[in-house]
Amino acid sequence: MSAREVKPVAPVTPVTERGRATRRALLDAAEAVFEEYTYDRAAVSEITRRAGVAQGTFYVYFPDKEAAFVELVRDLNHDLRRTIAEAVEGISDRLEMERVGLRVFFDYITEHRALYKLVREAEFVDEDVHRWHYRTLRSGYARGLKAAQAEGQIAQDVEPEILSIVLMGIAEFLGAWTVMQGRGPSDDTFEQVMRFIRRGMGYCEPEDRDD
Amino acid sequence: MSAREVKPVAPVTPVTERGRATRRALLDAAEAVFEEYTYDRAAVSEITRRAGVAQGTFYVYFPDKEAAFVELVRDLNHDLRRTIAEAVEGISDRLEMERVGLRVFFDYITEHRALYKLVREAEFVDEDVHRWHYRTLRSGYARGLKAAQAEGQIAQDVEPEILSIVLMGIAEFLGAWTVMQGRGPSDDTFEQVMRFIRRGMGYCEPEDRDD
DNA sequence: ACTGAACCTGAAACCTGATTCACGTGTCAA
DNA sequence: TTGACACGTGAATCAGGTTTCAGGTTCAGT
Repeated sequence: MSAREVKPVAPVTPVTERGRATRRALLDAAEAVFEEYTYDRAAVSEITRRAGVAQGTFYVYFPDKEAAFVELVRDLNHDLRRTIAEAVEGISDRLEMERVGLRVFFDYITEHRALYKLVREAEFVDEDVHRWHYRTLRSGYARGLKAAQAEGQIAQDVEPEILSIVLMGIAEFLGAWTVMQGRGPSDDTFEQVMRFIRRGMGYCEPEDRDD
Repeated sequence: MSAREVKPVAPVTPVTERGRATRRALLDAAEAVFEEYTYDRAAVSEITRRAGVAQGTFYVYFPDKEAAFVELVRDLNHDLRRTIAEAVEGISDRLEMERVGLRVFFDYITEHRALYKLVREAEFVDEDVHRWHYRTLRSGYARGLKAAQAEGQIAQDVEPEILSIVLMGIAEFLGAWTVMQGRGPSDDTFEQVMRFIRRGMGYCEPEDRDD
């Protein structure tokens, strides 16, 4: 590599059990603090206080405050995608897949409501990770929709890329809206939304398909 | 007046033409600076520099930085609602109304892309104004949808409150997504989305209605 | 020209918080 | 016991920022 700066590799990756525990404590504390305050108002000193370590220790494991924030978002992304993928595993009917996927998504953000706020805030902290989050979610989504179209399960007059944006928009907004109030969407609300989605996708009942 | 402090009324509302011009210059500068930086990283000193006044002048017209931010969001909200309302004025067919409303919305946020970012950031600056923004947009939207349902123009199996959330979710997300790239949605993308919405709403052609 | 209300000024008081760094401490294998 | 490495410390540094305030300036009206 030339004179060009090499992104200083993720600071010290702990080698011992003790180090891993400290890093973990720091990350957990950071999660709590970032949830409670906004990024700019979250103090590193508060994070280290809760983790029970000295301020300097934070910089042993993270190059700066932003790095910890970004790592939390990336972790959330992986966790969310894994959770949905597992729940949807084995389902072949697209509508059922949407139903389960949406339900799990709502449960997830209701459960981690504060954490999910970080994803939205990422737009103002680190645009790259914000874009990355939605890009990764969407690409998997679009892939599944494309397959469903190929099988004639849903209408083909809307490209999977666009369909995925529309469906994510519904999920995100409804999720943010209902979580903002107290709980996530009620079963009744959920059913109504599914009705809209079913029609919008042009879902075709199994017995009516000819593939 | 007693010893009890009186919330210093909305700082001086300019009385003279000169004062109004200064306040205007400050607000315009604030808009530019908030767009360029994030709320916390936007400096009042930079705002006053661009407005061509001394730092202290800012506090003659605004109690603090947040007040200017909130005012910009409120102004945007009014402007957006007015713009859409005018464009939709006189249209009686609900699908056409959705089409025009959506188009105008996209044009608006494409035109004011940076400004619209403030609305999203409001979630982390002043939650009240953030909620207020979406609440006002949604209540008008739901009212219109309810009327359309009463006329049998669209399906009635999804409550207008929920329908409005779903539709706003689509608009917001698609808008954010496409504006994030370069331009707003292409005509082709727009048509595909309208196809989804048309089906999802359960739009009923005029000749098939029986009200 | 004079006056008072409305405006404006910008230096300074006051805060806050991220990040650094020279120096301990814990642990374990030799 | 000791050397060496990984880990941990927290006071000090540094770089801002917001907001205040005591005192000018402008200008319409008299």
